[in-house]
Amino acid sequence: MKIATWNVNSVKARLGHLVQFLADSSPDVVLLQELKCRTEDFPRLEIEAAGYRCAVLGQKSYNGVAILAREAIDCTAEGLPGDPEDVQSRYIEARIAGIRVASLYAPNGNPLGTEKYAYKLAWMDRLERHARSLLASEEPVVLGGDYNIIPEAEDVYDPADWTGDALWQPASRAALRRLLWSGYTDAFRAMDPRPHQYSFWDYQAGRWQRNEGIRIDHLLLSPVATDRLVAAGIDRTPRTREKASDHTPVWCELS
DNA sequence: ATGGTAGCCTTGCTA
Repeated sequence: MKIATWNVNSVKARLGHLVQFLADSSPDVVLLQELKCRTEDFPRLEIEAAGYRCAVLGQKSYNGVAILAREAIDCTAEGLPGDPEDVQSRYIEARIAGIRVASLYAPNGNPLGTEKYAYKLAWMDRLERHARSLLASEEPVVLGGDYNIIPEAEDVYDPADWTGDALWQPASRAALRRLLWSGYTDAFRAMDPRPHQYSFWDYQAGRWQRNEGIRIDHLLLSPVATDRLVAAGIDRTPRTREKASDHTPVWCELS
């Protein structure tokens, strides 16, 4: 089973690229982030015509997450558990062919010293609590999405450029490490030891042309899922196209 | 150099 995650930065602006990616890559499951549209405005018909079912948690203008799959989707959560007051659409979870899969869009958190950064850390705390509860199940678990956290220095072109950024703060990175310590595995890093493999390049300052990116889109696998991990990679092709998303898909294959 | 680009549908906000 091939599972891909992709922050599309507006599903309507990227619909052509998305349909092309489905045809070229034939993923079994696709985790989408930053839909930037309401649930009822999601281009469901076009996705279904491409052979995929959809579970969607949209939001006007910002955020929004979805899960696409060739097989039946049994939705197990809409919204990240742990705070009924949180109205931001950043988490959707489902059972597909016996695997628990989530598409998540963690808060960016900039600028530092604001409630946005506090929200980022609080959201990651909630994610850790929920991720730990999922480990109690015997099902394989795949938590994929835009974590908005750079794990290590080897995952950024120049750490000095990111000193004051929420994506590179020690507390942000510690939150991601806690997920790993709880038992989850970074699928890409487990299969590819090469440094400087990026999933995001800023639109500004020619970052793509200079290959100055960061790796912030991750597929975290529970131990049972990691036992089935046979391949993982980053597909840079969608980022080469005209009017591309600033992120490109990351994928893994489970036996 | 506090620059630069993209998508929202607000002419600023978020990233």
